[in-house]
Amino acid sequence: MKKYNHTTYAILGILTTDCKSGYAIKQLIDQSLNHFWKISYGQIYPTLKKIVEDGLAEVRTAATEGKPDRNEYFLTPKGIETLKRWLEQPVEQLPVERNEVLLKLFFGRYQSKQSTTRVLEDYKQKLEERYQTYVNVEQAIKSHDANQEDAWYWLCTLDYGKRATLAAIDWCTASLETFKRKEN
Amino acid sequence: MKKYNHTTYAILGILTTDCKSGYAIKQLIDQSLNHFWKISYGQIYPTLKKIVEDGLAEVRTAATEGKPDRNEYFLTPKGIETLKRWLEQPVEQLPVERNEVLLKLFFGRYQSKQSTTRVLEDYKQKLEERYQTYVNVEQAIKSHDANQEDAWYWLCTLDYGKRATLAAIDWCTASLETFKRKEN
DNA sequence: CATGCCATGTAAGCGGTTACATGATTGC
DNA sequence: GCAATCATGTAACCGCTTACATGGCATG
Repeated sequence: MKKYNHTTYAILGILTTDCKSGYAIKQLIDQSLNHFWKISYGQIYPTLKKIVEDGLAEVRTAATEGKPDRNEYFLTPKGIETLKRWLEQPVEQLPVERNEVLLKLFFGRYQSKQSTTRVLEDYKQKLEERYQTYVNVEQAIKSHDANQEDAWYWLCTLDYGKRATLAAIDWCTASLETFKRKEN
Repeated sequence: MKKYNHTTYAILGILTTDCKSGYAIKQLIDQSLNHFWKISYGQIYPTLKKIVEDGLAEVRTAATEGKPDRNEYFLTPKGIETLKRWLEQPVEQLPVERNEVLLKLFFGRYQSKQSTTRVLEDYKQKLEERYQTYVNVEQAIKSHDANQEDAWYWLCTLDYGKRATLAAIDWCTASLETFKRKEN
């Protein structure tokens, strides 16, 4: 069985939904997965091409009224099999997420206290903004989402984002506090 | 002022410490920054070359007894200035950290419950192992570190790792719980 | 004399972004 | 006629990993 990159599996996964074209895939990711995934057209179209070449999906050109034609992709049994195999497989190893702020803090020894404080406070503020957008999205889903089944998965991934962001905010608060106390 | 990538700034930062060679830089990152940064020789040596070309550092070949010669790099005033400017600058925007588990969960709608549960449990276990290594490192630092100043920064970045990991573990627990309840 | 650590480097290739090119349709 | 949205695609480039190549020195 051939191995593919995460982007390919993400696209295969999306092709199980109503989103069948490159443009629609981009929209779905930007709107629904944007807090833990992103993608560019420069990846999407070549990947779709490859998916068809490998017999994981088939293209059909759909003519819609009032809009340009779109190429719609449909998973083949082989494509579904490939996706399923990946879904069942546990994650190999936890990735190291690079953190620019931690890096700056680490070298902050050789920098002024105000400067380090400013960077941390700015980071905290950005995290708080992100948290707020998560809360807003959550409210929007909870209040008007018809599809209960979809809503659960949505809220679950959103919950991850909220928890992770909150933990980072708490860390900022605590670090700023002890950093202030620390005499230089 | 020219812009550099994060790797370049990371190396400039390390060159302010006692680590002055490519090999030593790799060691420091693997040992001390491994929970939020990583690097390969394939980046280090070409980047060091570029750093010298741009006048941010100078090389001197140091002969040590009992070991092969090593090229040691020393920051120039221009290099120090470049580093400082970066350190002062707040992070532009929070990166989207791609999460394979969330992706799998999101497409889990079309997968068996056992399969999704297994992936989540495996993820949780890996997170717990990571947490434990953080705790162990923390203990090691607290018990025998002579340099108080260094220890604070060390523990601070480690604290971030602990909080982030713990938040992810909690999310796993909660998700597994509600997922179990959820009838299909 | 083999293993392991110290040390430096390069080349191929992957994954991804950005910028660009093209063009249809809709609504102001 | 112009802007916005829908829609597909490519080329250049960046960042990074992996695999490979080379060789000194030390120890058992």
